[in-house]
Amino acid sequence: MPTIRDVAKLAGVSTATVSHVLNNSRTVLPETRQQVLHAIEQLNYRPSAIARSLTTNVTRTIAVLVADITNPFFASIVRGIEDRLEPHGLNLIVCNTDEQADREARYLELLLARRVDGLIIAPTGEAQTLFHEFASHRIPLVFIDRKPPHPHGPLVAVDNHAIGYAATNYLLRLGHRRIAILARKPMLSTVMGRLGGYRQAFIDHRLTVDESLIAITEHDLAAVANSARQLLASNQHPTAIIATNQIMSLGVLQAMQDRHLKCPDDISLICFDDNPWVALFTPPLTAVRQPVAELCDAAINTLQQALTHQRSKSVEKTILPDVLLKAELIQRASCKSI
Amino acid sequence: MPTIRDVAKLAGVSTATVSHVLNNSRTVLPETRQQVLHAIEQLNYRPSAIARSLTTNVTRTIAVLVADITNPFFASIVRGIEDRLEPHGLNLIVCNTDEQADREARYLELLLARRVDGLIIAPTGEAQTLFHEFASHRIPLVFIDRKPPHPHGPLVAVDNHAIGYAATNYLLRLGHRRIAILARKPMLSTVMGRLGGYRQAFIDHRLTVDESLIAITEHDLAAVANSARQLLASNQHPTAIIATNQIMSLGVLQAMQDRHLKCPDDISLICFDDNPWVALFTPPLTAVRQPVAELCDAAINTLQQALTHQRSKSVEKTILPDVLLKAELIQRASCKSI
DNA sequence: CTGTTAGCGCATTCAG
DNA sequence: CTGAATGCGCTAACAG
Repeated sequence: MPTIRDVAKLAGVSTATVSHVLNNSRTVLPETRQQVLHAIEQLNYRPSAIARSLTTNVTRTIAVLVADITNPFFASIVRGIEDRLEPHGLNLIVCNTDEQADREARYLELLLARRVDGLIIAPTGEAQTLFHEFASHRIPLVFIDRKPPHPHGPLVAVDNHAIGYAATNYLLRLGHRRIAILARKPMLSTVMGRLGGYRQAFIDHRLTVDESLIAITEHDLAAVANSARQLLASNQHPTAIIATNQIMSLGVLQAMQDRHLKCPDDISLICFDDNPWVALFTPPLTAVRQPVAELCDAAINTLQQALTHQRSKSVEKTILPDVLLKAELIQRASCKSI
Repeated sequence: MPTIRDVAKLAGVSTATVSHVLNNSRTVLPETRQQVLHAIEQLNYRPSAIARSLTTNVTRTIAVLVADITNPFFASIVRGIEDRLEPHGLNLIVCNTDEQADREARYLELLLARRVDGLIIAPTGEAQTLFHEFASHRIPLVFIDRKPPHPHGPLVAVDNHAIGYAATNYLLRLGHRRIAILARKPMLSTVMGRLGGYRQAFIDHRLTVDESLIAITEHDLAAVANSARQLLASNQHPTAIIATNQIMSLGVLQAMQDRHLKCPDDISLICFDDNPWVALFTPPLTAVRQPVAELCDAAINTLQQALTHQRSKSVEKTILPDVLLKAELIQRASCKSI
């Protein structure tokens, strides 16, 4: 590949001049500019982003780490972020942590070596000492959806407590009392919020929650389905279920299919998250919709703030505020009153 | 961030030695190695991938371009590729082309500047002169799922003709005659294959295809639903539909929901592609499953071949063979015989 | 077994 | 308005 020197030689100017027409960084005589441009075209020259990064200390790439890009919720987030980065000519490195802290750590290490400009991450939730490393090198970290034990950056997420409350309250008002809820690791910030809302709703209705209806399961379809089958098998089985993420939703649906239980006659169901298939079910499923576009906007926005702030070299670390958005309960036909 | 020189100084050795313990590239006295390692740890040193790339001319990053990461089929592909790259410490740049040739072009330009080591791409299908640029710089290009007009690299995909034939034939054998098929741009290699198989099946049954049942629509849910509604509204409406991708499937389902048509009593349906939701529908939907894991294996495999071949500096360009895998028709309950 | 040095491709002083 | 020279952090000869 041709280098800036080849261009300079062909155009009969110095490399400095080429660099400056490339970056519009100082005034160049229109005539010489043309010569440079012509040489560039002729050689099919493309500046090396690598070399540029080495000198400028800026890579123009940001990374996004998610648990599973196969989950439509995260896929939408990745897509949303990507959409907002492309116009700026920024590149996106996508990392799938698969909910494994060690894989997350390996990626963080890799991204540190790559000198990415910033990070948007839905963390596994395990403590991660490497986050500190980013912070100390002043590489902006924005947490999305979830928050680790010791966050070194702002969180952009939905008010999980509120939506957990809303979903439970909705079911409670429909007359349900035995409401099961399926979730993963209770330490996860999302789960804590949703479960907290669930509990609060019972409290506000002056009811006690039946702990046996809070099912904590592995993040694995078969395991969830199993768990759901057990729930449904008990003679005092729940009349409603809240599935707190896609895997949970699929697992419940699977279990219901196996047991030939129908929605909403046999059981009422609320799914996290909304996606195109959910609305086309018979019956259309009541679901929680998270405002993905807004989440992405907020994430990019706070990331950009952090970046500009960092560049201003002010030594004081300004703590950027968390952003909490509202999720929405889309009422369709999978819940009935009893 | 500390540099290799800081490490060398602290360890009391030359940068060369540090580099060599880092890369195991020559024998180092265990003692000095320990000193170096210790210095590295103490400084929290991380080699700059940027600087390394500049000298070695290798970035250890590959890019994947897809139309829409929100489509579970592409999401699985991205995930599959990512999974297979991570163990090698390779980074993945993900690009969403959104089926737009210009966006594709902008990305190709960006990736060229980034000096990525290789590319796996599901092209928009428009002619793209930039592909040639990759080829001429000997940057391996592997096409996945689809093929552009002038491919500059091997294709890894499913035998679309065969699966189009299989789906149509299945319906034909069930007694259907008015079989509609929904697809995007007929120039797309996937569509050409699937449509070709569809036609061939009719021919083999000594039937003529009703061209009005081949619906070409935009890649947009509303447009597809519209198209499907029209199909369903005609008094001679089809008894079966083949939806050739996720959007088409959603559109048909949407239209059927709007018209209160039931599957399979009112109409039989075959969906591309399979995904967890499809099997949980009532009734479970018959669908075409593409072997995503195998596609990813093949893509990575041929990419790696190209990479090693390229490094062997042999001037002759070996043309790597296309890989054609078999898709599978998963018979569930959305088709009935008439 | 280890050190010195040149250079990868660019941006950026500092002179002119 | 332009050019020469320096250095970003690292690897790779080449010496020793």
